[in-house]
Amino acid sequence: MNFTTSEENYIKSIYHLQQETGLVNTNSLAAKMHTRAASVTDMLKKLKAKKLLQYERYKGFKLNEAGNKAALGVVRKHRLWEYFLVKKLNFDWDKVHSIAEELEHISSDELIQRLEQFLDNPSFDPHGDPIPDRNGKIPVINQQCLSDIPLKKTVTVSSVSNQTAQMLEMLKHYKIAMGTQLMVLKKFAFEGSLEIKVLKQAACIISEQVAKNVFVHYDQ
Amino acid sequence: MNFTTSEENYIKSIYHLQQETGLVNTNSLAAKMHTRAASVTDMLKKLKAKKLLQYERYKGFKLNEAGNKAALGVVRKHRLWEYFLVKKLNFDWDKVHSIAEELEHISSDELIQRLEQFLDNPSFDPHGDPIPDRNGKIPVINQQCLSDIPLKKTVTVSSVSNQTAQMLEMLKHYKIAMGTQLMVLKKFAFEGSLEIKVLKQAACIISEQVAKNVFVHYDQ
DNA sequence: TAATATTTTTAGATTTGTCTAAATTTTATT
DNA sequence: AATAAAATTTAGACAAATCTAAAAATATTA
Repeated sequence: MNFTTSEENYIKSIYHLQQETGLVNTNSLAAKMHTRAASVTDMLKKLKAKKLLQYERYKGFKLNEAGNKAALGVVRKHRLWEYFLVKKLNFDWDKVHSIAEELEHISSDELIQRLEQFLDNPSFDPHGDPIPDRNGKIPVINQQCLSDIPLKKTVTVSSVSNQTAQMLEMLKHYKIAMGTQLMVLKKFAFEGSLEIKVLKQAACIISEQVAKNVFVHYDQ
Repeated sequence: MNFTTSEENYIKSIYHLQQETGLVNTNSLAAKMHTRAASVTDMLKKLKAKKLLQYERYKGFKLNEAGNKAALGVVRKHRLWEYFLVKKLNFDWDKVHSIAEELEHISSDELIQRLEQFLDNPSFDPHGDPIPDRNGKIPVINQQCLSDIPLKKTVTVSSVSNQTAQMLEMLKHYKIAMGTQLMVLKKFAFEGSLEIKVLKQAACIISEQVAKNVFVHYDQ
């Protein structure tokens, strides 16, 4: 089926919200989309009419099978374009989101297939988020929060949950990026900060807030 | 200034029409855009209000300085994306137009700057059409129609004016593409067909209609 | 030049996506 | 359980881009 840009944006936002909460409610979707609750209700009716949504008025809502498939298609396009922007056009990863928000609505399926191939079928975008394949299958990665990792185990950074410019600046300073290998040397009980050793760098200390937003997996 | 997708499409079409005719009229623009004359009139008023157009009702119209600048920006994006699609994603050149029609409306200037750099600053798109630079300057090429070229001069194919799938099929068969070197061996007065020799290929004969749509320049 | 044809514009409607304000339903609180 | 608060929906409006049908202006031709 074909969707308008607006429909795709709603579908994608519902998808992300229901990852966290299961059922989604009108106000939180309105907040996420920087619009008003009344506008959300209007769109919910359209999405229900297109059979993408389980929705009873006043009850909350979530995507059905078809809606999820549509959402994964948009997420896939978004993340492939982000990967392109960072890996081929050398954008900083905190600059690519808004551009990918536009590119994700380009409709050609063949374009995305070829783009994926051109990028060598990446599984994760520059923020470490998984890229669904053309069937909507999402690669899984056995990742844990850096703050939960035991001492002296070598791990690889696989994603960062806070993707703001401020966080990027911080991580850049520490020379931490996707794929960076590091080890936790010590945990300070006082305020939860961590001493870590990034491969080929001197040991340094990061705050608990930073550690809480960095996800890693064990090597091999 | 910022334009809607619809405004950009009108601006671009006016630009192309006035290349041929100077002043543009409502009906021809409506035909080009597959819309109705009344819709064109509506948009002309908007473009005039945005000071992009010289327009007096019932008199015909053309882009002014600002309008031309806007048009060249869209043409530039379209042709850079076409180049990307053909050269990086390996699309056939007759498949890229409609995708580039969407991509040309992505708004980021930095994206286009980086894309251009990534593509090594091409001057001509895969159809041989010139790509305006970021200031709207269009590279010129001293090209002539293949049917006007004297015998035994080596020339290089620089553009093709008929860009249909049928023409592509034809040219593929003859192994003619942008940049192909060839020579005219003989002209047949009977129906205007040409015997040509494509570099590294056996001599062959092409019809006058084909020759009329192929443009070339002398080497060096 | 008068009549006819063509082109262009206006008037008014429609669709999509949005909004505000008011009404309704659900949830929370005395 | 009654009332207050919060969440949600409805009603009605608006802007953008389009349309049809009719009117107005221009061009053609007999």
